[in-house]
Amino acid sequence: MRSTPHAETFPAHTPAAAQVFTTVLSHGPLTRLETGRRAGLSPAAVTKAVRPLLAAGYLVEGGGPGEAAEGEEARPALGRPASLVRVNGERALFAGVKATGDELIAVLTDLCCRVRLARRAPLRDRAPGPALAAVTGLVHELLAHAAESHAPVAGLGIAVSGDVDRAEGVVRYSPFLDWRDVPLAELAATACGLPVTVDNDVRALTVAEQWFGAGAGLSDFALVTVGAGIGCGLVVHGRVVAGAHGVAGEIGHLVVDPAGPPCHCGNHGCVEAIAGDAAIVARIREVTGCHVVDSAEAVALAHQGVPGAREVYARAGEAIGRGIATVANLLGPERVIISGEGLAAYDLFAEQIRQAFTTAAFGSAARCDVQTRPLPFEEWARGAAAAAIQTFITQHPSSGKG
Amino acid sequence: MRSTPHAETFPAHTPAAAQVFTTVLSHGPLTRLETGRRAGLSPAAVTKAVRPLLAAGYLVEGGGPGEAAEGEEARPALGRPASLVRVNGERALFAGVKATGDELIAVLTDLCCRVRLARRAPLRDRAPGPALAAVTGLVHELLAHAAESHAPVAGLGIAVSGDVDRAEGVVRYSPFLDWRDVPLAELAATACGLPVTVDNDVRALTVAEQWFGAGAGLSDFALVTVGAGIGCGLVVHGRVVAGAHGVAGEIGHLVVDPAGPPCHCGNHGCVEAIAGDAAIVARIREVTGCHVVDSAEAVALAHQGVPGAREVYARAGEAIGRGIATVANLLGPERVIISGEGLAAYDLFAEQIRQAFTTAAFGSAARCDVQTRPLPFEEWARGAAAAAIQTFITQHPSSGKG
DNA sequence: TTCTTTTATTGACAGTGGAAAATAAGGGCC
DNA sequence: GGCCCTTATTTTCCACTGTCAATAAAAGAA
Repeated sequence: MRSTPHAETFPAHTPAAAQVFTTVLSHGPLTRLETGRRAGLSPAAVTKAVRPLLAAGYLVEGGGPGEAAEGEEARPALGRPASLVRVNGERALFAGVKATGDELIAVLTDLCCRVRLARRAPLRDRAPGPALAAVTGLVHELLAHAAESHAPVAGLGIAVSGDVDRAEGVVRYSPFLDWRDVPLAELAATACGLPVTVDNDVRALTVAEQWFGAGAGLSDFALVTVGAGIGCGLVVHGRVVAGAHGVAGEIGHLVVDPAGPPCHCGNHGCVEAIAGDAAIVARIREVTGCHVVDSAEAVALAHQGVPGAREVYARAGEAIGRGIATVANLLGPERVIISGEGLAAYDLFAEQIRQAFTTAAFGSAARCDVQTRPLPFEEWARGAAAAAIQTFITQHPSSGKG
Repeated sequence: MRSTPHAETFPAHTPAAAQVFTTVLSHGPLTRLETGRRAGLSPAAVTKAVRPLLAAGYLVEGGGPGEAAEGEEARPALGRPASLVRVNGERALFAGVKATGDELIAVLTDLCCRVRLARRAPLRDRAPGPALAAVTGLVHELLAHAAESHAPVAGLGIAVSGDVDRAEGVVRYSPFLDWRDVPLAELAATACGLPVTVDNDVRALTVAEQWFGAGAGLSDFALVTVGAGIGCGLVVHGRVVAGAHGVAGEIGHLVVDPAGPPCHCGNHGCVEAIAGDAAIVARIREVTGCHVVDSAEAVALAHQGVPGAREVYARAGEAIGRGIATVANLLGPERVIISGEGLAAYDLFAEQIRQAFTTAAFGSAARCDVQTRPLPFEEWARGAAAAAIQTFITQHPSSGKG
């Protein structure tokens, strides 16, 4: 994070106000009373926190769509009717960009992190300068679109894989981009004229899940991404784990089978060396003799029932399941969310993941709830936007709570 | 934890006071200024927090032994000399008991968790009733000794392996004791007339390390215990990880080698099935043909250079190192502390642990500082006392910070 | 002695969030 | 319609925390 030009300010003067806002943000329309209960505050405190937020337009009264539709909580019909408070998504927009080694994906979201617009662009030159120019170009496209609405764009998030120091806004080391110590937040803030948050891609996705997804309200959960790499974001004690040295959640290089295939990290039988896209494709090529070039083809082959292909996926599923069980054994999260591009093949893994998990989870660690959810292509960029939203909300009051 | 008879009260009325006290407790004699810096408070706040603690005798002024001995911080010789504040260990005593399946170990410590007295007693009947009686007996021995000093005994901690709900003071399930849902804190409080804290043994040891040991001041570290079992306590974001289902840090059942020996947990090649005491002894018996019955003999054999024995330890070291690397990869702790009875054999596996760790740690996770420290036999009981001290200090103000 | 420098303390003060009481807003009931 | 009951929200104090800026204290140096 960096300070910035023409910043939109967020009137959460007190910790309680930020607390209230994030509670309403994560848990949809709520009554003030309920908000207080969830945030551990008195109703009076909620009223006081809500007022300036209403005045500034960040919150609005009256339930959103689907308010009375769900008859879930049969309205008490007795006593003064509650008035619902919800976040006004229209109030501000955010841009999120995910940079991979060869592509940029950008989204424009509202304050509720709903995607308004998504764009992709190839990244032809990954050196910091040209990459920054490409990001800036893409962001300007988003800004042009945003200008049509009345909502200001209040922040830009950039997600990059590797070792990222979010607090300083510096990319310490990103293997795919081949960057070292790039002060990306500062550069991008200058180039785009927006407050910029830079974070590791998996952590950003975890933030999105924690605030807007299946992790909402949980103080301990893990997010596992399956795709080109196998990643893992962890939330412990309500905060995303960053690791003392900037690295955490490296589930991809857990060794699952010392007798397994070699991995680029130098070991054998890492989860990624068995269940990463490249590993699966290579292995399927080897087993079936078919010349598959990407995972789509590999999945197709398995679905067609080509001999041996399913087994490759089964083995991958087992590796993933074991990795998840390891996380569960160590941290005892309430829930594990499996996501990622690799989920296209989920029907090929699911059974093995679940089984390997159940077998390897020790004792009540097995009670952990394992969920899957699809990962649209723009999800990584949405994670970046979520990080920007988080910065926007928590920046001004010196607090740092997630 | 349970409320209690004739409780000694601790005058930490405000969060800041508890913060100040624990800072001084963990970091030895400190000036008020320095205390404020570390605790993130203004000097004024420190002065105000310190006063009632001094008045009540929990803190005293003037450095302890070794005050000026260390010339570390060359005294400025200019300006008003700082006056050091430290915890008065004599002010209160605590009892700690560790219960294994066949033995009780008890210690009496002072407020700084220094062991005053240690006692062991066999546990002949592990049913809750008789075990409680045995604990009570042992505690009364400690109390008798404590009566000779003027310090009151302000709490009792009991450490038990398995699933323990510290907040409720209930042992949910302890395999070694074969207990289920025993409200131990309440029972022991009644029987001993002391406030009782019950916690999982590894977590208690972790607390001791966090406040009084090599983890002092670190917000992220792991403690690995090597012995009959292989355990792991985790501190993330400055708090001990408890897990949503009461289980966390189960490093002992990480599968290190699917082709390895069977484990009682049902899997093959768990760390514990390779590096636990029983596994090592069994394997050494198998390899050498010698009839060894305990780890002392096994260690002796390896030291004598009996063929094959060293290799068993080497393999154990590798398994442990891999387990530690897994923790480092997932959480990125600042430090890992290896401890345990198994350290008697440390020279036999040190090299392999270090090597396996370095090999399996991914990227900068390898920068994690791996330390070893001996574990005196009464250390587990001391952990229980540390838990009691923690309860004592943090109970009254409704906070729950570790 | 007086000055300088650093540490500790004091007292005024600005916010925070809580408790309790007051108020608002329905639906039923008579 | 008026009154009562219930629950939600708001108001009105108010206690309390920790900060700020000023001041005292405790040396050594000049």
